[in-house]
Amino acid sequence: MNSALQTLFDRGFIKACTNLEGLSDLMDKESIRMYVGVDATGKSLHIGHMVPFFALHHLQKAGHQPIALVGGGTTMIGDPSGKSEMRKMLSKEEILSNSESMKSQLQTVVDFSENPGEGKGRAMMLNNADWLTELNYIDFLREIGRHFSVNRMLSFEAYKQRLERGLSFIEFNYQLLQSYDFYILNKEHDCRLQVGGDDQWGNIVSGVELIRKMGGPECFGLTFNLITRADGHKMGKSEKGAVFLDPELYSPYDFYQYWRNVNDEDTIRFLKLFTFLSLEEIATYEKEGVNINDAKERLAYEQTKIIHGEEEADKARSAALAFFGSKADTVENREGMPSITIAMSELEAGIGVLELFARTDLASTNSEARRLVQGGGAWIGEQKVDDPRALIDSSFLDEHDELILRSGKKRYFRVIVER
RNA sequence: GGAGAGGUACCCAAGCGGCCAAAGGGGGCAGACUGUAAAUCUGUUGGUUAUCACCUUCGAAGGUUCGAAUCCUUCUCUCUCCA
Repeated sequence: MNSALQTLFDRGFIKACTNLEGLSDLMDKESIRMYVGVDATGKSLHIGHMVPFFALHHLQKAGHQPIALVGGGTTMIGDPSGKSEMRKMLSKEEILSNSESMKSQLQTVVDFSENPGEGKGRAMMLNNADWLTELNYIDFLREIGRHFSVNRMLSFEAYKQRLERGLSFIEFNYQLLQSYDFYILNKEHDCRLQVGGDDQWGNIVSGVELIRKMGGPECFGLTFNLITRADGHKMGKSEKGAVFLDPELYSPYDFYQYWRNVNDEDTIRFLKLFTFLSLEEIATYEKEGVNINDAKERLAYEQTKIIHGEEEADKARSAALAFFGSKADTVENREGMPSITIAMSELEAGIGVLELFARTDLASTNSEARRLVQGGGAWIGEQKVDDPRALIDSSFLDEHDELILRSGKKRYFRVIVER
């Protein structure tokens, strides 16, 4: 087995391959190009999108050359795979701006620099809008469309489900376009491998077949396990919605907390998938008698460091340890926490608890804040506030002249007072 | 184009003239138990309000009625069958 592939197996990525031996042999022989596609459906990627890119990271390190394909063109269609309903269509402008912001996020895991360093393959980023938007419908049907059997497409699991609920023609075309992408990448860039989540299996196989029918070389498809959580919740979803990589949408502190709170059963698996720690090092966390919480802290730290950088990871960890751990609760350690700033004069005049909580992320409306307060889950520092009429003034300030609001036992929010 | 079935809160889904801010489930939040875990149990879950109360919501717009998520009209979208 090719060592790069073996790494992916050992880390728990791989689900299926079109021709494992063939791929392994090819990768032993030469540095290959492979690609992953992402749709530009949102402003930010979330953590669930990242699995294939983490895999690309390992392959790049082994000398292979990743292509990240932003689906500027395919996003206009919408992939029906794994979805029960048609996706709303986005404007071209939205898609363009989305794909721009995704580029920077992918750089955290795949190295797109001109000179990635010894042994690493050179990566590139492409956008399929470049070739899809100028397609001529008749030509496309004659050259590409004729290779697709509707009978066969309908037998794919991805479409079967949608046949129950309805599937529009535009979505039915998605597979052709994704296959065409692979064909173009093979022709123009000698790309031999497409990787993706297991829900992409049908689309990937179609691409491999299309290239063969068009007279190209043998190409390969490799899919990864869809990441699930032990409790059955969807990966990358949290109480606040998707765990986005954009710090504006999901703060690095909350991001850290998300990983800090994964299930026991998921911890080792996630360390393998979502960090670059060596397997030997990860194995030390599996030993008898090791506190699982140490592993979770490591997971949270490493993952935050990869996505948001070392500085943010340090801040998030310090803040977490200041409240949950033994680390001293100093102003410096609070830096990573989500916060708002209010004027001293306002605080001296007194602010209603409800309003104060509603201004933080802990509650979005006064009513929600009221429920929290009446339910006994609202705290300021170590003081529980259970009267919705309570006025918060400067007497609540802690030794650092700040307010630390808390919802329940583990959601903290920092209020900085400006003089 | 014809016939039928539908669009209910974050999601699924009941309700089919007043007792409906709307059953039930899921999800979320909080409490208990813990390990900043899971599972479990309890409470809560449109907005403004200390409370009474008021405001907005059942695809959209009009109408009937003392009163409409519920009845009527038009529009719109989805699905199924037929052409």
